[in-house]
Formats: sequence, structure tokens, C-alpha cells
Amino acid sequence: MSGRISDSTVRRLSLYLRMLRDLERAGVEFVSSSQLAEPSGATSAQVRKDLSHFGSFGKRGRGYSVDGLVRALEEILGLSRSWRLALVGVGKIGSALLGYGGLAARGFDVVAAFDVDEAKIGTRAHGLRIRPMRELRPAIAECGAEIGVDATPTEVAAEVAAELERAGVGAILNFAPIELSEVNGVPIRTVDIVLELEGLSYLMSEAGRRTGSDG
Amino acid sequence: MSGRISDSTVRRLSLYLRMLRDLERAGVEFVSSSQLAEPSGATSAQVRKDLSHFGSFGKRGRGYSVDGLVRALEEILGLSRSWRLALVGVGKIGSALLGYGGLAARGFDVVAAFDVDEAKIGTRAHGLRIRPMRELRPAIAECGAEIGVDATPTEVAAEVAAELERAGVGAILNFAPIELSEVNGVPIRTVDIVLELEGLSYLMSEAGRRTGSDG
DNA sequence: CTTGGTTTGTGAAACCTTTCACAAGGGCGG
DNA sequence: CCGCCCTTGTGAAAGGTTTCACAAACCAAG
Repeated sequence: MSGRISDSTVRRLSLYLRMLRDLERAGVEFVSSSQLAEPSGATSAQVRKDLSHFGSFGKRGRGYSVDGLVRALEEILGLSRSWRLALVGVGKIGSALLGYGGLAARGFDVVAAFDVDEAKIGTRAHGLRIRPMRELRPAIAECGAEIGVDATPTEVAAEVAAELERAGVGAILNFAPIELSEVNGVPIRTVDIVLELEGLSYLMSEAGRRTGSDG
Repeated sequence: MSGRISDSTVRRLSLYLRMLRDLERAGVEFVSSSQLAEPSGATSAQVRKDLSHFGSFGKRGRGYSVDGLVRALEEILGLSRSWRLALVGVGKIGSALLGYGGLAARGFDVVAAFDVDEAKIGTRAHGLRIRPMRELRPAIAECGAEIGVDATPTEVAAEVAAELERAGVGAILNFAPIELSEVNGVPIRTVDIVLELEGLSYLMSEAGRRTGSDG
């Protein structure tokens, strides 16, 4: 049991949990590893292996109790509580995040927002007062935000991430197209839309080359 | 040389290209695999292995010509041309994308936008007329968009993705928190913010469990 | 209680990715 | 031209992840 769990395993656990919640809402009581595997594109063996890192949750011959596995996965993923987010940069992406109800619905509450733009400071965006950067550290300490969301322009994103770290957040979600290295054990995940598009560009070009030259 | 290239290799190639472009702008002529590796958190051996799948681009003892490698990577990644994007769903995320200059700057032009909301149809968002969904197929055929961007609510995202496929796009970028399976060889990349946050939640809980219980 | 059908949990095998380590080659000063 | 230093390109080794395949366990029916 348990050791270091790979990133891809954790991603899949989230996907399993989503499906389990749907099943729970639908009143289903038991589910097999193969049913669980389908929507995430995994195999049944992979589901069982993923879960086996954390314990033994199923009944042989029956499958997994939907309720039980929901609770277990919430515990494993840290989702039986809610998390407080501090947003830095209330531009296009930042505003979109503030307006996206899906975050709060899944236990991620944006509790503070910061920007450098004097015109924005003091105004409200989706019910949240926008504060000056200077208040970042005290405000994060005060409201106890655990996750920093860095939605600032590329040029300042690295400095803002460092400042978030110093302010005491436990993790950072970064939207700038830069690779930030996790220091002091503060994990960072980057959402990089251009990188995704370039990945698609590669695949399309590759497909073109295959059929174009000698298919 | 060449075979099936892994996703992580392609991601790194994009990161190398970013750094190379910076170096080019700075007037640097040659770069070694170790310099290239640093910002993406890779190793020099990994850089060389990644590149070796596509050919031999360096000079022993000197490193890689910055210009030459920029051109080569642009060719490999399909970035020596620009791509046309069709956006479906002009809500929070869709609008943010339309307003994000970083896309066009990197060769990804949004050339058409669609929505179901009668109030939005016909209005302009960032210079682009919002069209009704009914025009999706003819409009995509007409403007020749290669990439479909699915920024619709979760409930309809799968159906919209299928419709984009039928409309003839070669790839899809999906923002809904669902796993879409690539059919007909149309690749799909998903940007799933909640999944990223849940990954961070896991890591923070894990860290807490380690220091909290015995250590 | 026994039999049969089903599904888990898990070592072992297969597969894939990363790292190592070094021969081969290029540039430069003399 | 020679010798030295530097860096690439690449097989081989190491490390990690996924798939296979099957014994162990559970349930239901008889």
C-alpha cells in the first residue's frame, strides 16, 4: 500500500469521484471497476490498481459501495473540506474565474482578490472587493487562504507566485505560460492554453504529414 | 529516428521553442542542450533525446544554432503557419479567450464565434460577430477553421464537441470538466481547472498527513 | 453446505520514459 | 596539422506505469 502516488493516478481518482457522485445522485449502490473505468478512458485493472495504493475498498463479487467510495476518495483527495482561494490578477481570466460558479460548487471558494490597477481597486467583482497588492500578505494571513491563483500577465507572474509563497499559501494555480518551479514544497499546477493548442497543432501537422506524403 | 512521439515530449518541445524565441530576440546565436533544459525543468540528455526523434540539429562542441532550431521546431510543431479557431460558447471563458491577445500573437486566430443565447447573437465581442449555433457547420466550412474551441456548459459540451467534429474541425480544445474521447482521429485536449485544483488539494492533504501524524 | 458465477486485489510481465555514460565529431589556438 | 576542450547523438541501464492473468473472496441459488 501507499508510497509516492503519480500525478496521473491522482487525476484519475478525481475522474472516478466525479462519476461516483453522479451514480450516488442516481441512487446506484454498487459499481464495478469496469463501470468506473469507462468514462475516464481507463481500464478496470487500472482502477483497481489506483485504489489499491490507498487500501481495499471493494467487495469481491460485488464491486464497490458507491457511498463508501465517494467518502474514501473525498478523504484521499482532501475534498471532504472546502478550500479558500486568493486570486491575484482580476483581468480577463481572473474575472472569468470569479464568475464561474463551478468552483464554489466543488468546494473551492475565492475569498480574496487582488490587482495592481488603481481603477479596479476598491470596486467589487462578483461580490468581492478588489484589494491592492500591498495587502496581499496580511489579507492572506487573515482570511487563511490555502491556494493562490496567479492570473497575472506573463511578465510579472513569476514574481507574483513568489510573493504568494511568501504570503503562506500551500499551493499555486498558475495561468501564465511559464514553467514555475515548486520551491519550499509549495506545489504549482499550470494551466497553459497556448501549450495545449500547440500540442493540437503538432498532432494535426503530424496527421497531415502521414497522409500527405506517403499514405 | 521518429516513431510515435509522447505527449510529454511534445510539451517540452513547445517549452524549448519558447526559450529559443527569447534567445533569438536577445541575439544569441548558439545554445547548448543544458541551457535549453533549465527553464523547462528537463535535463540536457532529455533535450537531446527529444530532438533526436526528429533529426540531428546540433553541432558537436558548439550546441544548436538558435535560428536553425527555432525554424526546425516551428516546422515540427506545425507553428510555421497560423491556425484558425472556431469558438463555441461566448460566456465567461469564451469572452476571456476572445480578449486574450496572447492567442493571436502566437498564431491562433479566433475567426468565428457561436452561442445559443438569442441576446448575444448578432452582437459583437472583441470585433467578432456572434453567430447562432445553426450556422456552425456552414460557417466552419466557409472560414476553414481547423480547431474548435468548446467553451460551453458541461451539460451540452459533449454534444457540441460531436457537432464540431461533424463540422470538420481537425482538433478540439475543451474547457468542460468531462473526459471526451477522440473519435475519427480528431484529437481533443481538455483544460480542466477543477481537476488541477483537486490535484493541488491532494498534495496539500498529503503533506498535512505526513507532517501531522508522525513526522 | 456446496456449486457456480462474478469481481476484487495483486504479483509478474510488458511497455514506455528518463537517465546515464561515452564514443564520435567540431572548433580553436598554436 | 595537432592536441585539447567541449557538446552532441545514442545505445544501454534504470526507473516508472500499465496491462495481464489468476487466486481469493463474496453472493445467491439450490
